[in-house]
Amino acid sequence: MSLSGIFPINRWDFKSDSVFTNLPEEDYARLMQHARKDRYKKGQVIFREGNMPGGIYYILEGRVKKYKVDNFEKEQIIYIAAEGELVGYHALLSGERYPDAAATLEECVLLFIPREDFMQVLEQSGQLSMRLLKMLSHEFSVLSNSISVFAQRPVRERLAIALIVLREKFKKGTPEGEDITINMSREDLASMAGTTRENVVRLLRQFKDEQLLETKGRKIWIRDIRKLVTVSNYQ
Amino acid sequence: MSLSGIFPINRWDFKSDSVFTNLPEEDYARLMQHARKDRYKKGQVIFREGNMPGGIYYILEGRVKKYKVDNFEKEQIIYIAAEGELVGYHALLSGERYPDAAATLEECVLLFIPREDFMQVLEQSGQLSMRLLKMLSHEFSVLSNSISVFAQRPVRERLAIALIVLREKFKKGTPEGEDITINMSREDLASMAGTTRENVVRLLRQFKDEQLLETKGRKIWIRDIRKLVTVSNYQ
DNA sequence: GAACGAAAGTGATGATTATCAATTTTTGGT
DNA sequence: ACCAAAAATTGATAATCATCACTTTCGTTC
Repeated sequence: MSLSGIFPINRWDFKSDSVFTNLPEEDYARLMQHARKDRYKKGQVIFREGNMPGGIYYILEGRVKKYKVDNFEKEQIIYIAAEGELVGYHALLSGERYPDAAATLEECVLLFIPREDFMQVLEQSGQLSMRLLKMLSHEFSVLSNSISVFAQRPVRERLAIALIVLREKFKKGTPEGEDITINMSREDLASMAGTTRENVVRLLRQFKDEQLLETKGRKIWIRDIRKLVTVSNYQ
Repeated sequence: MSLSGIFPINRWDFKSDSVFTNLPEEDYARLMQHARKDRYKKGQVIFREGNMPGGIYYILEGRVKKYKVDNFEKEQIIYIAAEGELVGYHALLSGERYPDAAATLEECVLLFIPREDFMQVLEQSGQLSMRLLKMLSHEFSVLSNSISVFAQRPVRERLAIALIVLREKFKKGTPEGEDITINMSREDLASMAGTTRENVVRLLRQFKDEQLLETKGRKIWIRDIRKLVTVSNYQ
């Protein structure tokens, strides 16, 4: 079952259709000059809020959460980035410290590009800066949506939206035709929907009773995406 | 009483220290070539979500709200822009429709710069695109903050934050030394704090009883910004 | 495959917040 | 200054949500 036509997934996805593809040969070469490929373990922190950025990360494999931790230790997931997306470039561009933290949701392979190389290419390449402008302004619309939903909609709807978005995020790696498995802790689900672990559990039970999904352990399979979209009350 | 040291206001302000100041003469001239200065009445809509952008707006006078209306007609204010700030450029940059709407909070004077002129300068001027990148990535951090607060913090704290931010926004136009008057409908305050009008009223009463502020009609004067920061529980 | 720690799930309860139905006050236009 | 309409305010009530205390299940590791 496809989402197209029933849910505007692009409003929830940064979808940086790879900032680096088809860059001028020279720019690309310079970016990759000192790039370093690293393997990250599940749950490993990539960077923390408040640190100075040393470069940017490009996701080659796996999924990454971007999140903020408030002064009550509560974690809020801002965005889930997947294969092909850039992470950690906002701080470089704004010249500020990291505004949020990033950690892997599973084993990941990341490409690290040092600050100097990235900034140098940026200053020379009109292409790259135009793409980043496009990407950032799209991201703005995604975050605006989130604000509106978090501020105005009840938890049940927010969790429904989170599940719809996650289903897309977990598509990659699932063989065509097979069911998409959402594999994420209840804790992370809660901090994505902006609620508590217990509430997520209770709502998932409701959704199960309404035959919208099935669960086994932490794993979730969406069974009726259309009804879930209805529950989300979004658009 | 200054905020510096007690509240990180820059995390709530786009503060585009005028994107246009000190641009190369030629770029500036081209931007202004067909620019049009218009007066807007209080409450007038500048653009609506979903429309195609025709250009960008630069605020010469007054304050503007950027907001989203969900499919239950509920309005959520994403940001309050003041004198010297740009409005409506995200859609131009992303090549999409307006992701949100904008309306004046009071009588305003706006400078409209047509799409073509803006895009042309953007493609030629490394300066302008670098400044926009910086601005957009800072905006990202502001919106991330909002998400975290809306998703995790109770209404009382959210309203406290809104009031602190508004006090800064309404600084301009207040003679030095005089008290800053926040002048905004309860309805707008509610959609800024992500709650209902009635709740705003009740919380304002609490704040009055706690001698944090005074009100008269719709007008609000913060009397104890330090305590209000404490109430906000932010940082 | 037993055993332990971590994560998921449940239930009771109280706090927070929205909704509805009023009344009172303010504001803008004459 | 007066009037009507709009906005602000209040109170009662119900819905939503967080918290706490606990049990059960899962998933490693030996």
